[in-house]
Amino acid sequence: MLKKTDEKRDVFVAIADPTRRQLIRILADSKELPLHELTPHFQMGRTAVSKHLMILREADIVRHRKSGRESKYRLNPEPLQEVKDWLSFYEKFWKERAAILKNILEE
Amino acid sequence: MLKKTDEKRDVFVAIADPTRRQLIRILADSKELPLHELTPHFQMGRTAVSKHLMILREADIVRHRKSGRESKYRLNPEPLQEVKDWLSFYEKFWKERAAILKNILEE
DNA sequence: AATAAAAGACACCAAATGGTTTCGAATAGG
DNA sequence: CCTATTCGAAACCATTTGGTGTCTTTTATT
Repeated sequence: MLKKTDEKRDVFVAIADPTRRQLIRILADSKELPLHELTPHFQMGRTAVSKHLMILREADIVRHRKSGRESKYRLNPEPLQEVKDWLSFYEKFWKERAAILKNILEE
Repeated sequence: MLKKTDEKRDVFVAIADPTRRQLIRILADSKELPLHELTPHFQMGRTAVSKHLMILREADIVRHRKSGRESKYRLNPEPLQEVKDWLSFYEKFWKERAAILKNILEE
């Protein structure tokens, strides 16, 4: 299921899954969390959450640090910039459309 | 493979595929294109491209119109706003980080 | 009227995805 | 030292995904 850790995972694919977006959200609210504190937020088992975290790590959206027997995860938001850059190209299109619609409504 | 056309497709899933992002890009550059003009941009066959367009339609990123024997597709960028909204929450995180890094470098 | 072009519908397939359970290794604590 | 906790790795499984080829229908063109 997983690529080798050193292989880069597509950021767009990484954020496509709702579980992974929720993981990103939870990690945004706290500096660092071990796996066993992340797991109870979800219905699925620990291993499944761990796999989602691995996919986020492959996209470098999440960083990893071992501390004793715990494995702590933290958010690294930078790769999301790529999505933002991609979107910025299309922003002008929907803004144009919104402007046109606004003009029509004002007439 | 496909959901019923009236079922809403997740925008994040729709943009996760590179072929679909390229379709979005091509359609951004032209008002409207029939399937047989979109197909030669890709290595895959017509049916595959058609399916990708269907997924984009289910996410309402692409609109569809039949004109004679042609089937014309055009971009509808509005749903991308949802991605932008999602990103905007995390923007402050990477900007903070960038600022911290900048300060360190300036010392 | 006959033919060619365009596209949708469908059956099919291999590979990827998202989950599970089981096992073993490392660490913490009584 | 023994036991419990935490986690990763691996095998496994069902479903989804991304592609193919074939067939039919509709529409243009000659």
